[in-house]
Amino acid sequence: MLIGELARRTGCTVQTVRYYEAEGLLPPSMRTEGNQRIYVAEHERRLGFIRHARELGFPLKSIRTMLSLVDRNDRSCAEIDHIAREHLSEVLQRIARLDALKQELERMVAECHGGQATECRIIEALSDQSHEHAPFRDDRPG
Amino acid sequence: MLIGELARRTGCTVQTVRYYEAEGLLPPSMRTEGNQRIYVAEHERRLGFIRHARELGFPLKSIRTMLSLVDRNDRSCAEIDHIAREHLSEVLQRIARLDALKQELERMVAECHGGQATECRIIEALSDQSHEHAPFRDDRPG
DNA sequence: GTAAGACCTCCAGCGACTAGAGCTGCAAGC
DNA sequence: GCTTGCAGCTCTAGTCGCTGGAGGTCTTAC
Repeated sequence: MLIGELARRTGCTVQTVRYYEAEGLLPPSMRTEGNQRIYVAEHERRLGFIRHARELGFPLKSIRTMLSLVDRNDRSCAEIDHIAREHLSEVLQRIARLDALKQELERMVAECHGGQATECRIIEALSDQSHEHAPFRDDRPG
Repeated sequence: MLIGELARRTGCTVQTVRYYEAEGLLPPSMRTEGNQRIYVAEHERRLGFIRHARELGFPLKSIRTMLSLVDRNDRSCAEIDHIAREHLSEVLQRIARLDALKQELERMVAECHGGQATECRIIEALSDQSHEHAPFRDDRPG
């Protein structure tokens, strides 16, 4: 299986596959005489794992850790469980933040009745200096 | 007011203020004879606007557009309203995605009862090749 | 005079790709 | 054998919104 086929099967791009290899998440593959990568089923499984984890929002760093635990055949899955729980709690926090944000945005657009930008309610809402200035850290990805 | 004071008042870092100036979101300030930036109330208002919009997750590109509309004293706020509505719909989509993700994560961690990594349910769930491979675009920020 | 702290510019790095330049490999049709 | 065209290759730079650091200058206090 060449890289294009693997990419098609796993639903990611050719560049991404090469990127994962360069990052050491996928082991280097064999090559044809013409230097093209050849993949086997094991690569597809591993890439499928990475892909699914990425879809769930795990950062590559966590995925790297999980893969190394699996590779080492670690005695317990406690660490994997920990990573998943941490990630879940981040997701919950993001949802909470986005919900607050959604409400503010909904309020803003609801109050806009058209008119001049100088008297736009959205601008006013955004200009409102009364909200607290918590040390702002936009720690997306969200 | 020097840059440190402005940063403190608006709740962002000194570097960020300079970054916004470099990006043209804040107009260049006057300088002291020793080349230090001097800010006035108008800068604080504008930076407050930018800050609040960022907290609501607007990308700098949108903020740039909104500021230019305000600067031009545009006849209508239709475009601003449009930007806000678009952003709201993105936020709603992100919330929906995060909710789905949350459920899958919750299922995963609930099924893990400890044991060897080789038979870890989380690993299994992540390895599951049965989920569809939609062309994956992780268009965070979320 | 000197020390501390805030300021200055410029550059590199983050994460997870993505896009593009400029090349080579490979299979099919002529 | 030759061409065409797609798929592959490497390498580099760009995305976004900052953040951190190096190495220097200004300002104020003692």
